[in-house]
This record gives sequence, C-alpha cells and structure tokens, in this order.
Amino acid sequence: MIDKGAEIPARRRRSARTKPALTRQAIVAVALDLVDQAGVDAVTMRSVADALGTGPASIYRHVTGKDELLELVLDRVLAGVRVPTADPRDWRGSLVALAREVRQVLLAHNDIAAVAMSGPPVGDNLARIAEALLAILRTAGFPDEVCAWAVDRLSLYVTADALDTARQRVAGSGGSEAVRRRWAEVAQYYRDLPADRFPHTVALRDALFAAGPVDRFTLGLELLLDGLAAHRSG
Amino acid sequence: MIDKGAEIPARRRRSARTKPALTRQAIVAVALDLVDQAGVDAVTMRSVADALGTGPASIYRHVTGKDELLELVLDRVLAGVRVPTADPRDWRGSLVALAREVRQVLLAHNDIAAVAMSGPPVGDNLARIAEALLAILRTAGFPDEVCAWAVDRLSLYVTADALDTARQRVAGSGGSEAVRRRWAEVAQYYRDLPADRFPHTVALRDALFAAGPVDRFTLGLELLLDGLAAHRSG
DNA sequence: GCATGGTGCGAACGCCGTTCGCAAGATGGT
DNA sequence: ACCATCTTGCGAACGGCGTTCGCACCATGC
Repeated sequence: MIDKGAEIPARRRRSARTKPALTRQAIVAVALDLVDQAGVDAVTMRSVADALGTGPASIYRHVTGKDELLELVLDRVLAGVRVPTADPRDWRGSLVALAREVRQVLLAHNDIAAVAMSGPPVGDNLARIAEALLAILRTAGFPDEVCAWAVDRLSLYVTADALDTARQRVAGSGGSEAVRRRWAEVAQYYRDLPADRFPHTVALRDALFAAGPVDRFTLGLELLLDGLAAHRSG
Repeated sequence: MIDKGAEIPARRRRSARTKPALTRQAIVAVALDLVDQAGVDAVTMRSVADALGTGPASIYRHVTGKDELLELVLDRVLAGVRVPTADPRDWRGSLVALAREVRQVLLAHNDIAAVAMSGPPVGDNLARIAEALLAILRTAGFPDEVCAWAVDRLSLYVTADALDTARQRVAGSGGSEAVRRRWAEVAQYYRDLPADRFPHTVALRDALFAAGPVDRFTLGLELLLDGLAAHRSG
C-alpha cells in the first residue's frame, strides 16, 4: 500500500544474470508460484527463500512477515480481476459477471481464497473491486444502506464459495492420497447412514453427491440476487 | 464416529481424585476450553497436554492427530444444536430458526467455525443437522435436486458468516493489541480513499462501517430464502 | 506366576516464523 | 579521495509446533 511504484533493483549485485535480484515483486511472484502449485500452506519463508536461492532472513528485508507476504500475493491475484463496465439497464447481469470473474480468478490460484478469509480486507485491488460492486448497486437504484450490506454479503459469499470449491477440488484430484481417502471415507459414512433415523439424507444421497455440472455457485448467487431485487427502491 | 459410547476410564490410575483420568472426552473437553478462551489457534498438542498435566505424546494414545481432535471438538460443539421440530406450514420460519441456532452455537465457541471450513463435513451431529435441514426443505415441497444444493448453500453461508463474524469480533475487542491496530489501519485506509477514483465507496463510508445493530446475517439469509421460495414446486 | 497388550510419557526429529548480528556494498558530505 | 552512514544479504540461532519412537508400567487372562 505504501511505496506503490518504482521498486528499482537498487543495486546490481553479484550476478544479476543468474539471480532474480530479490525485490518485493520477485518474492511475491515466487510465493504466488508456490500457491499455484501446492496451495497456501506450501508458502513458507524457507520455501520462498529456497526458490530465490537465499535464506529466510533475507525475505524480512522486503516484507514485514508472512502475513504481509500473503496479503501481497492476494492483492497481486486480485489485480487480474477485470471489472465490467456497469450497465444500468442490467444490474443483475453486471453483478453475476463480476462475481463470476472474481471467483474464477481466485480459483485459478488454488486455495488463495483462504488468505482473503483469514485476514482483514486489504489491498488496492480489493478496494477497486468493492468500488465496482458499489457502482453497480447504486446505479441500479438501491438505497444506500442496502448497498452497504449487500456488498458485504456478496463478498462473503464469493470468497467462501471459492475457498470451499478449492478444498473440494483438492479432495477430488489434486490432493494427497491421505486427503482423498479421508473424503472418500466421509462420503461412505453418509451413504451408510441408517434409513430409519436419516430418511431424507438417505433418500437424497445420489443428489447430494452429484457434484455434476450443476453450477452451485451461480444457483446460490441467483438466490441472493432474487432476494436483493425485492429491496429495490425500498 | 467409531466407539461412540461408553469410554470407561479403563483404569483407576494413581490419583483418580486429582487427575481427570486422560480419556478422549477429557481431552476434547480441555481442547474446547482452549478454543473458548483463546481461539482455535491456541489449541496445541502441548497446550492440551499441559492442561492435563502430561506430555504431548500421551494425547496420541486417544486421538490420531490434531485434525481428529479438532473434528471431535467441533462435533461436541454441534451436539449443542437443538433442531426445531419442522413445521410444514412455516418452512421459512423453521429454516431461519435452525440457521440462527447453528450460528449462535458456533459463535458461542469463538472461531470454532474455522474447523468446519477447513476439513471435510464430518461428525454425527453434522449429519443430524443436515437431516433436519433436509426435512424442512422436503416437507415444504421443494424438488429433490433443489433440496440437494439448497442444503449445501445454506450450510456454506451459515459457516462462512460464523467464521467471518468471529474474526471481526477479535478485531473489535477480544484480539491482541496488534490485531486491533491492524484493522483500525484498514478502516482508516478505506476512509482516506480518494473521492475521485472511489466515489461510491467514499459516499457510503459511514454506512459501510456502521457495524451497528443491523443483523447482516439475517438479512443475507432472508435474501437466500427469498430466492429459494421461487423454486417451490418448480 | 507369567506372558500380553494397552497406556503414560521423556526424548527426540524435522519443520515452522522470526530475530540477531555482522559483513559488504551503496551513498552522501566534505 | 575519504570516511561516516545507511541499506541490503544472510548464517546462525531461538522458541514453538506436530508427530514418532521406545521404554516403563500396570491390568488382565491363562
């Protein structure tokens, strides 16, 4: 948030040809690579330092700690969100487009959504996205207080879904053998529930586990927007 | 999930009067106490062992690892959820009551919701709650596939809100000095956004930070239920 | 009385985030 | 040109984490 520009290498040290120079940007880039390949938990001061050919202490010259590093990674990810131009005649379509864009960008980087759910809402790009959301809502004619909590609820929903989806994706294919077996056990547990005490769960067990092409995210989003529509000019 | 009953002390060892006997239940109880007082992150194999007057290795005789321990804690918390009797004439009221009950129970135990969002959906009590949710939805006459994803979306929303609320509560009063200053900084950042590039955010900054008596949880829930109502007998 | 198997636990391993203190290069004043 | 000062890199270490190993111990069944 500070020193947003420039970041000149400051010095061409021993082998500018072979080393990435150790700047904030380089550190964040390496951390993002680790997130993409192995998830947020794989980001370690040591793993980042290793990938840069140095030790963990060096990272602290450019970043105050791991929290700030992950916030910077999240901000870089959110920089890839392209906000649509608000169409006043179709606020609903605009909101759906923006929500899907954010979700897609988050999911393109593994479980980075976990960072968004564990810290305060920071970063220039988050502010940019929130502004776009508010622009859509306000030009659509929603009262101010409705806009205020609608942006809050929509953000929460999108972030939570992105995190949930990423975790289930790990359970399906990406994850370790142990994690996959764990989820399989849980599925089996639900399948074996006694029909007398869990009649509805048993009756719906096929529908519940049909992780098929049904886009649960959009369905839930439409629910929220249906309800929101009732608050227009209220 | 296994060995659900009994759990006899197995042996009256050296001082049954002074020591809590070291059973699964005692371990879970101690861990839950730690969650209540200092949050999920404060639950450590060592801290749990210390509270029981022993070493970390002893815990592993009764629990396979930290993951299972936290799952057991979550299950014990969810045991406190009292599911309402489904009233077919008021599915909406029943859903609101159940959702609020779950949220309230989760929030009564600090950020325990973090456990629910980081692992697979396990535990007898979770199955019990899901069954109750499905009972309400099905007796209300929703199509099966709607029930299937509605229970998914509602669970996600309740859990995510409980986690989010717990985190903001820490930012308000419960948390450490450092955490509170961090959130204050963020609030200041949003307040100082330039009005030319962030007109809507600036215009709404009072409404956005009015964490007042407005019950955002119920508002969002009503949104979902409004949308859900449109899917009846569809 | 003795083998057996479950239980408690001290010690250790290999990670983690973070801090310290020093070396070395860059910078600025004179 | 020279030295004082500042910034940057980084080896080493600290304390804490989850987990495992191996041994001592005791209740039990033969």
